Amino acid sequence: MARSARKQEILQAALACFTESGVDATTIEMIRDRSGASIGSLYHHFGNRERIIAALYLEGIGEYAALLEAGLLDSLEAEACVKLFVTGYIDWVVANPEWARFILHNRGRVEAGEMGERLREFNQAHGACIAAILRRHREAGAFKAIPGECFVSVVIGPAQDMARNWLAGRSKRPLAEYRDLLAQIAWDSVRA
Amino acid sequence: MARSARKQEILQAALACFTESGVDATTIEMIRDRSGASIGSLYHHFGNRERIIAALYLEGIGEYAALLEAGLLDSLEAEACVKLFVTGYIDWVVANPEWARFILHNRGRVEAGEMGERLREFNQAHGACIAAILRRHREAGAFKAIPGECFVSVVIGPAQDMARNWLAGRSKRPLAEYRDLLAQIAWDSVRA
Amino acid sequence: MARSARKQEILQAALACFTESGVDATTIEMIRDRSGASIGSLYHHFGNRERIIAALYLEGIGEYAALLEAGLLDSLEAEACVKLFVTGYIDWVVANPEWARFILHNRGRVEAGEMGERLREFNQAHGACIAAILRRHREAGAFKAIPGECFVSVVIGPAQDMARNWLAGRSKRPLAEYRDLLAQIAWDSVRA
Amino acid sequence: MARSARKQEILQAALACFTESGVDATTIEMIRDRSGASIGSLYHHFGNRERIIAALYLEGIGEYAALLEAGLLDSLEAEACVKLFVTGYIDWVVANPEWARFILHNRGRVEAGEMGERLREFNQAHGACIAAILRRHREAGAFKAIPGECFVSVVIGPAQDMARNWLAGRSKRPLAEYRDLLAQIAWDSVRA
DNA sequence: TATGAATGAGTCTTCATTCAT
DNA sequence: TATGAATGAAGACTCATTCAT
Repeated sequence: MARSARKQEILQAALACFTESGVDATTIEMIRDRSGASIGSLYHHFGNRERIIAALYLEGIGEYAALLEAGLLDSLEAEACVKLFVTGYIDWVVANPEWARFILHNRGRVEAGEMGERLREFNQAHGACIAAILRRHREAGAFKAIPGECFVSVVIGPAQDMARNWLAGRSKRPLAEYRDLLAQIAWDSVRA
Repeated sequence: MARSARKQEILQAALACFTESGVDATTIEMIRDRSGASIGSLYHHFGNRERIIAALYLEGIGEYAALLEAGLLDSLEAEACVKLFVTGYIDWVVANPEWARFILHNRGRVEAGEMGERLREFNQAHGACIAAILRRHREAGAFKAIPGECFVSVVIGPAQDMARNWLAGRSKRPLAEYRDLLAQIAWDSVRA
Repeated sequence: MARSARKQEILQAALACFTESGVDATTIEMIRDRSGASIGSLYHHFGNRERIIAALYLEGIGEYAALLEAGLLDSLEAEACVKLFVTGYIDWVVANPEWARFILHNRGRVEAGEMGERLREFNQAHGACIAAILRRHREAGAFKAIPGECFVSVVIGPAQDMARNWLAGRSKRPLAEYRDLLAQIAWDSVRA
Repeated sequence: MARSARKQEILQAALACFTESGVDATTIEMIRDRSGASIGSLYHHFGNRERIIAALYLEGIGEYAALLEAGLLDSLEAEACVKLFVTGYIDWVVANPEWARFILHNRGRVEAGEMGERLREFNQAHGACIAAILRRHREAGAFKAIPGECFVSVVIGPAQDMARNWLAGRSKRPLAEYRDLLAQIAWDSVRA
């Protein structure tokens, strides 16, 4: 998805515009100016505005999910696994703050749009992958009794809230500073 | 703030429109149609679109903060206090889903707008009130060592993430069902 | 016309607004704020916006015409008479710059409006009065042969052009400085 | 400035609308209807309403100034030079009544707008060109002692006042009829 | 594939005016 | 006479999208 160099330039320009002005306030012309592509080119590659947003979103969560899944396969212990959810998340946010901000604020929009089905499919596949790994640990008695719907929220919730604050410039200190503490708290929250 | 009946009608209509169509997709005309007020009346009372959004946001968090502060004054124990953060939040979200959804998704917009300063002042005052109560318990040794910046995120993060999912229709079960479990987890996460 | 103190306050406030913002950019609300009168009061006294403009215009030229006619009756010589046209005009402009600016730029508007007929009647009466005086001097052979339509333009044109420049802030020096020179040139231009 | 055919069509349509309805009463839609261009095209070419007005003004005075300067270069005598100011002005007004009316009534508006600086630069350049020519004659003793600020007003003032009256439909006879008389009077007013 | 002029439906906002008190 | 909330027609302007080259 989005191989050509031109497409990537456009997506990066769009992300920069979204960061600077907000998604709704970003116009096609702003993306044109920043990417150097012509309006015709934008439409040739993406068809319409919404699809630029969706492509950016899907590429972002795809990259994040790939990173997470790659890490999870190797770490077999439950503790390392839970902590990786947190540290992996924080590391990715710190490394890709623009993308993280964009993804954190535009899930609903993409879900409601024409690519919503595609997004749901993706989340299902990714969720199934994660669930499979967790199930192993749960069945091995590594976790306390927590409904499946709650597990991820408990683990990632605090880190996500801090990430939101940090990305919005409301934090006094760098997010990375709390990385290990949040990982430890997450593990303490779910361990048996 | 916003006493007159007409103003309240407009705000309620705006909230309903925002819920139904999203804030950005809601036009002044939609709010007019739903509120029964004339366009002139909308502008007479609020001046412009952004101020309707800001007024709604400030009224929403004001009501929530008042409820929380009212509850906290009476509960003296650290455990009850922490659990109240979670249950109070969940109860309010369940009782005011439209308002909760709106507030959860529009903080950045209001912060960046002309009422941003007012919002920051409010958050500061509310934060100071909460901090004062927590300090008492912290100094009494009720909590484990957690940086101040993290405390609220750790306590409320999981509940907030679940609330987001529930409000977006992504949950299988009612949010209220997890109320006490999340409160217990929050308390376990911060207790000494 | 416009006796009551309130009416005068409104007219003065309107003139100040017109000076500051231009006639077209001045709103009823601006006049309300400046005059201290309520919107209802403005409409009670003047009926509508256009009539405020017309009342101001008519009062302005009325005052100027009265001054000029008063002066002309006493000065019997042709030279003094012609020079009075110029000096009287310049003196009035310097003494009433806001009014002068307003009158200089809004004749067409008032002529085209509902008070146009009244204005034309006024100009006719005033013109007839002036013409009567001039006729005496012309028949006495005081002037060179100049068509009636041109006479006033020749006498007043240079002063009016300079007044426009001065009122627009385009002059380096005070208008009054050229008062006598312009009067002399006017007399030289028309004397036999 | 404004080469493309579409741009010229829009400017001509705007001028016609301004003549017919007045600048302030002319809406973008009226210009659209008369020019045949779409609203989008109007904004594509000019950006906003004010810039249409300014473009028209600058083009108008540019054309007039070019004509005048072209004529002045050839006429070496002081008398011919002064008379050319008047006859050139009247000829241009008679040949371009719409443009003349527009320019006569909108200098202040353009000066106060975003193109004000550009206009001032133009006037300075044109004024310097005229001044250079006049200086030669003044130094040769062709003129009576008149301050520089007054010279142009004295020469052109009567013609301009008559042009205003004629353009407003207040004259009984064609302006051209007074062309030579006004030129002679102008020369008599400034000759040594 | 690339370009950018042209389109026009859709928004927000303004402001003169009315009218019940 | 005075008040000011309410009205809504009207206007400027934006911007996603199309299409001929």
